[in-house]
Amino acid sequence: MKVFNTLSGQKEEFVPQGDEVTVYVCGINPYADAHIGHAMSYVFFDVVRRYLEFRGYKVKHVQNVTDIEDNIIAHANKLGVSVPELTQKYVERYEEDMKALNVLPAHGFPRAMGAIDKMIEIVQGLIEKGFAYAVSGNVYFRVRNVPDYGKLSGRSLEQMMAGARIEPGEDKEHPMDFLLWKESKPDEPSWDSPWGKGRPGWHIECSAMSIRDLGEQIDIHGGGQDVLFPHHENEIAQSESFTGKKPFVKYWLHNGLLKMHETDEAKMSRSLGNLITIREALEKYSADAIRIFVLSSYYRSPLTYSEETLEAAERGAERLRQAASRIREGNQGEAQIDMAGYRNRFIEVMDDDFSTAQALATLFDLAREINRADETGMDVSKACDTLVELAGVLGLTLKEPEALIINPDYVGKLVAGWESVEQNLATIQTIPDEAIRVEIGNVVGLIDRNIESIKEQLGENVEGTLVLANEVIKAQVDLRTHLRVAKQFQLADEIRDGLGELGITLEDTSQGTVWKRKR
RNA sequence: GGCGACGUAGCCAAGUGGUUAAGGCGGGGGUCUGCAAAACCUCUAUCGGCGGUUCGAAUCCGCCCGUCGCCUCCA
Repeated sequence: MKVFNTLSGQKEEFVPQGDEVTVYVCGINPYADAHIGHAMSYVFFDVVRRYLEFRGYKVKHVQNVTDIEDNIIAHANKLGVSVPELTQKYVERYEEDMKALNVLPAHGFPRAMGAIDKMIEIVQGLIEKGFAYAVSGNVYFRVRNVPDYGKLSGRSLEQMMAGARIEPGEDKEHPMDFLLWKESKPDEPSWDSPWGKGRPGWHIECSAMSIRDLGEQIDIHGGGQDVLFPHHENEIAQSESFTGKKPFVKYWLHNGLLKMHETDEAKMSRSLGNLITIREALEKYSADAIRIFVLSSYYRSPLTYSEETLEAAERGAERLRQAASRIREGNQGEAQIDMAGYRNRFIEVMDDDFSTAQALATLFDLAREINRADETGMDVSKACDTLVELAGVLGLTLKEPEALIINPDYVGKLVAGWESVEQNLATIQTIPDEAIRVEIGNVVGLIDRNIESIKEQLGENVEGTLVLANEVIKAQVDLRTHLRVAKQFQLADEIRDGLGELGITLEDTSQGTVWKRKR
């Protein structure tokens, strides 16, 4: 397989250095909820990992948590909580978000605060080798001693100096020298070091944890394009200078950045920070939809968030789910679908620098063929298995969204919807077939009793309300079936419309009526 | 100012020298259905503009127009 390596600027054959592929992905600074941009990066690297494993590699995936830096301290102070309190909260919320997005947890989530010793060791080593110098309580990296500084971001020191945005630090030897260790202010978290009380600089934590947990030379280091410079550039400089080994990282992978499209949501988010958190997105869209949104374009290209595009992704997710949940036994023999062909095509495109867009296209083509075969009554179970398996490599579950979300508003609609239908039920007295009339009467009675129970325990017994609501929906579907048999289409349609108000769609299939919750 | 991307149908987006220019969403027509929904069939682009290279370019080169990212904490 081939991967695009930022370091060389081209696609290269992927050859890991050892038996185990070592992967380090730049993680979060936990002082706020993760947003869709984070989702984009972590979903992509999750696919990288899943695909490597699918291809038979053993993978060791480490993702750091930078739990000490300026922003975190600032936020903690503002909120009046301690730094660990703040970071712990957002680490936990991040874990929940990733679980909801079906992102596999890394094998390790080392925290910067837990790697101070290693950082001090590296800084000290760099000083000894002449790559760093201390000025009062600060330690700087000496950029000029690294001839190939700038190789990752494709710029030279001269070019960078030509930029107008560099301000020479007071005590730096060179304007591009960067901080390895920072003298702390009195009220900040600090650690004892050979240079006095201080805390880590901005890039050293990743070098320390990568070297400590994965070794001096690793296979893949990932992150967003926004951390390419200076963060990753500096990581290379300090790591290679410290270990004396090149390359620090064999393949650098950088995903494009997410842009916020404001026109759709202009009313909603007028503030400048037009961020949408993962939580907010998950309220509106399924994890599969969000993943499809991310994976439907090349990972190195920028992506624009818009409601319209997410809606489209959701419809696409539904299409795949529909195919994956086909009735699996047919009576016309097994479907003749070239599964190996689809699998090979999937591998071929994914092998080409994770072309997830084409991988998805493969799944959609397979889905169509499954539907087609299913309609002719053939057994499509094996093809469904293949679809689910390959979708799984992209981290898609193809499971129906949770049945119901119960809140007072929802229950209110359910009750109101039923009451409005019930008002018109008098017409059933005109149904000639007595058996049907009796049947309908029974179902109506059942619904009435459940509705009463729901009203009684509303707000007290959430679980129980959920069960009853499901019963009511099922019974209404049942009632509608009877009404259709009795040709009472107007009433039947009223029930369907009422359920539609609740976000429930009915499908009349040859196997009976099924209902689905649409997001 | 420096470095680097991108511009393909109504929208999202693959493709990077020769294929009928993937796929998704949307839209039109049709099949199925009491009507729907779902599904299936079918239609829906000549690739920002202008030149050039080539037997042949969306794909290579040049210029122009337009959009964007990084250079500062940021996935």
